[in-house]
Amino acid sequence: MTKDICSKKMALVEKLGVHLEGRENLAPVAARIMAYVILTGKRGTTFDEMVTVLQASKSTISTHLNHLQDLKKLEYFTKTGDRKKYFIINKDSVLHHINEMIKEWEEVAALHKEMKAYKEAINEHITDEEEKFDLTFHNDYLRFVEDASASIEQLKENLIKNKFNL
Amino acid sequence: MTKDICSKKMALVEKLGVHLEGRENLAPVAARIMAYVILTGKRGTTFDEMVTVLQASKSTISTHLNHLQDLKKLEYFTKTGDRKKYFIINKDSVLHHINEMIKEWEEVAALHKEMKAYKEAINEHITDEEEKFDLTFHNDYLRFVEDASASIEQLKENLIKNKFNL
DNA sequence: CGTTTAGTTCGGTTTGTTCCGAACCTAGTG
DNA sequence: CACTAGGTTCGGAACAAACCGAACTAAACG
Repeated sequence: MTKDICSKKMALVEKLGVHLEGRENLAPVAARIMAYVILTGKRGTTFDEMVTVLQASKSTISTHLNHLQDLKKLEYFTKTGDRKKYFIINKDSVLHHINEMIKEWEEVAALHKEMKAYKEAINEHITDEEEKFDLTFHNDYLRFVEDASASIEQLKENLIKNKFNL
Repeated sequence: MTKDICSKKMALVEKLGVHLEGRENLAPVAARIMAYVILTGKRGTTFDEMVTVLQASKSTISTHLNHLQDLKKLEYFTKTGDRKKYFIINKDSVLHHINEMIKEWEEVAALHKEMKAYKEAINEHITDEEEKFDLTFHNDYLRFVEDASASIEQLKENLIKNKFNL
C-alpha cells in the first residue's frame, strides 16, 4: 500500500514536473525538485531524500536547490539537534507568483504601447488610408491586458484579505 | 529620415523579438521574424526581405517561416503575376492566443485538482491533524484559475462581438 | 585529531538547439 | 533547353544547457 501511494506520488511528481518545466522555465531536475517539495508538504524534505528519490547527483540537487532558493521559490526550516535542512515551498509563493504575473502584464502593455506609438508615427507619413497600419490589434490587446491585470489584482487582494482573516 | 524610422523599426524588432522568444518559446530568428512581420503590417513582407533585413541565411528563414505557419502564427497573401509570398500575421492570432491561454488554464486547474485529490487521499491515512496536508494552497489557486479563466473568456466574447459589429 | 554528516565547487561529458552553406527542386522566362 | 527566381532539404559546425563525479569544505562528534 505504501508502495502504491509512493508510485502514485512519483507519477504526480513527473507530471507536475513537466508542467513546471515549461511554465516556470526550469531545468528538468529543478522542476522535479519543486514538484516533490510541493507534494511532500509541510513535513519538508531533505537534500539526501531528494538525491535518493529523484535519482540525481548531489551536485545537481545542490545547484538547483540553491538556485530555487535564490528565486524565492523554496525555503527551509531546521530542527534542533539536526543539521539537515527541511525544504518546503516559500509560504507566500502564490502571492509571489501573482506579483510576477502582474509585472509581466505591465511589460506586455508597455511594449504594445511602444509599438502602437511607432505605428502611429509611421501612419502620419502615409497619405493613402488603405496603406495605413491597423491599430485595432493593439487596442484589442491593450484592453485585454488591462482586464486581465484587473482580475489578477482583484484576486491578489482577495488572497491577502483571506490570509489575514484566518 | 527613412533611415531613422528604419533603425527605430529594427530596434523595436529586437525588443519585441526578445519578448516573443521568451513568451512564445521561439528560437531567436523565429521570434524576430514574428516581430518584423508584426511591425511591417498589412503590406506584408517577403522571404528575401527577411533574409536581407534580419541578416539570416535562406535556410534559417525558410525553416522558421514554415514552422511559424504550422503553428498558425503566420499566413501569406499573393499578388497576380508575382511568385513571392507576402507574409502577415494570422488574422485571428489574437483569438488563437486567447484560446491557448484558456486551454492552459484548464490544464493547470486539472493538475491542481489531481494534486488535491492525492493529498486528500493521503490525509485519510494520517491521524495527527497537525501532520495533514494543508489544502488552502490548492483551493486558493483553483479559485484564482477560475477567476482568470472567466475574465479571459469574457474578453474573448468581447473580441468576437467587436469583430462582428465592425 | 580523525571521522562522520551535510553539503559545495569545479571540470568535463552528454545532450540539445540554432544556425549556416551547399546542393537541390520547381515553375516560369527567353 | 538553359537560366532565373523563389524557395526547400540535408549534414554538420558552433554554441548552450543539464547533469555528473570527484575532490573539497565546514561543523559537529567521539
